[in-house]
Amino acid sequence: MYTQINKNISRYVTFEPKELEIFNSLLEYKTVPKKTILLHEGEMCNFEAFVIKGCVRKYYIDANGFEVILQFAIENAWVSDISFSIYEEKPSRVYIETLEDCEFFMFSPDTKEELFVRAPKFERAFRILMQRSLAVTQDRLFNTISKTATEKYLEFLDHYPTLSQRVAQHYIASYLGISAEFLSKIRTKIAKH
Amino acid sequence: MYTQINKNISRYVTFEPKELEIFNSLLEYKTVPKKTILLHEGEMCNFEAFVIKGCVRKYYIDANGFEVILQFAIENAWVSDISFSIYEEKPSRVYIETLEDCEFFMFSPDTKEELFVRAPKFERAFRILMQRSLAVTQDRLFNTISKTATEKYLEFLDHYPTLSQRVAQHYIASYLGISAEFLSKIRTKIAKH
DNA sequence: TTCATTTCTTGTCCTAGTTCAATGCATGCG
DNA sequence: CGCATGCATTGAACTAGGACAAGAAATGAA
Repeated sequence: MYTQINKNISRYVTFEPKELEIFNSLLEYKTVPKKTILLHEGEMCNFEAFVIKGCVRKYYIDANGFEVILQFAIENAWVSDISFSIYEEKPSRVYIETLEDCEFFMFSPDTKEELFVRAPKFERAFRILMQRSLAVTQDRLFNTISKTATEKYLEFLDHYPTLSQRVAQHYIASYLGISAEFLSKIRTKIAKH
Repeated sequence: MYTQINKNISRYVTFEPKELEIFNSLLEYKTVPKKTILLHEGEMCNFEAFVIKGCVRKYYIDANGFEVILQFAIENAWVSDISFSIYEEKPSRVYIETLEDCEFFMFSPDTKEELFVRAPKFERAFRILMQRSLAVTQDRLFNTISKTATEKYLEFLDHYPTLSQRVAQHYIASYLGISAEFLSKIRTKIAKH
């Protein structure tokens, strides 16, 4: 049960079995049905979730009521609005919603602190995870600014080959920052290459 | 001399004087003239720099040869391509260039490791700094996708009031993801409100 | 001071992507 | 099973912003 998450957290830092035991003992296993909103705008985000199974989206709602998807998280990904809310005590501006029935391992900020006290090496592992998220987000920003819609879509397919089967098209459009109609037109154009 | 950086690093974590001493003893002070490229695409980024004075930009060059500015760093900001290169051992895809004569405190990856060994609490401080960068980048991504060019520019002025005096307009355009000409048109429209 | 280089502005034309329908297609649910 | 709601597709009209070009203004080096 813990193999997946232990492999994930050990990717850049090597842990002793004892440390992983502490880690695992602090995780809370949770199943959540699809279309459940785990975090609403204005709430404090009091969890960090590791996706064991399923798919979630994290999104903003803009001034005109349009959703902008920041992240899809599938198996072996982490999702949270850690960036703002946990350390700043500011309410979140994002929503986090399950798109499929999900299984998670969850952390509260307090148990995370406990983990860092009892096994300080995890501080390092989470710092590196954070760096990787930053790298991914920077790359996405670059793509969003510098590529055409078609290029962005092709790159998306390349980067997340399974996701296009799993989530509705208009979610992908929202992730790419284009309208659902235009994505549909791109797809028909690609299809008749 | 160390007041600025010590204040910055102590923002979310409280340090003992002794810890700050270790920190300061590991920093390398450097002055760099304007228009110096600190990091070229394809190089390994072997530094993290804290800006004491001056202004730098960090940018990609896209497939058509256009520059896309990811970050301006001014006084009290950190700049590096830490996200990819240091832990992944991958060459960088970005350039980092001074726009003004600059003073920095610099770290190499090795001295950073030494710092973490000698004063592990810094691991935490850098994790939180990383989280904040991620938050800023996510916000920027959201703005880039969901706002008009005029909104983005006004928000930029609001967010970085001094920067528009300090850097060339076409750099701001590149940061906002719009053409320099269009930014100029936006400015004249705003001027005659 | 002068010349050169870079930066900013303005105008015209153009295109990638949007908006707003309308229609057909899935699907989930009672 | 039938119905309703959401989803994808397509088309037509529109627009935000880009590309190009040419001139004006600012900066800087000698």
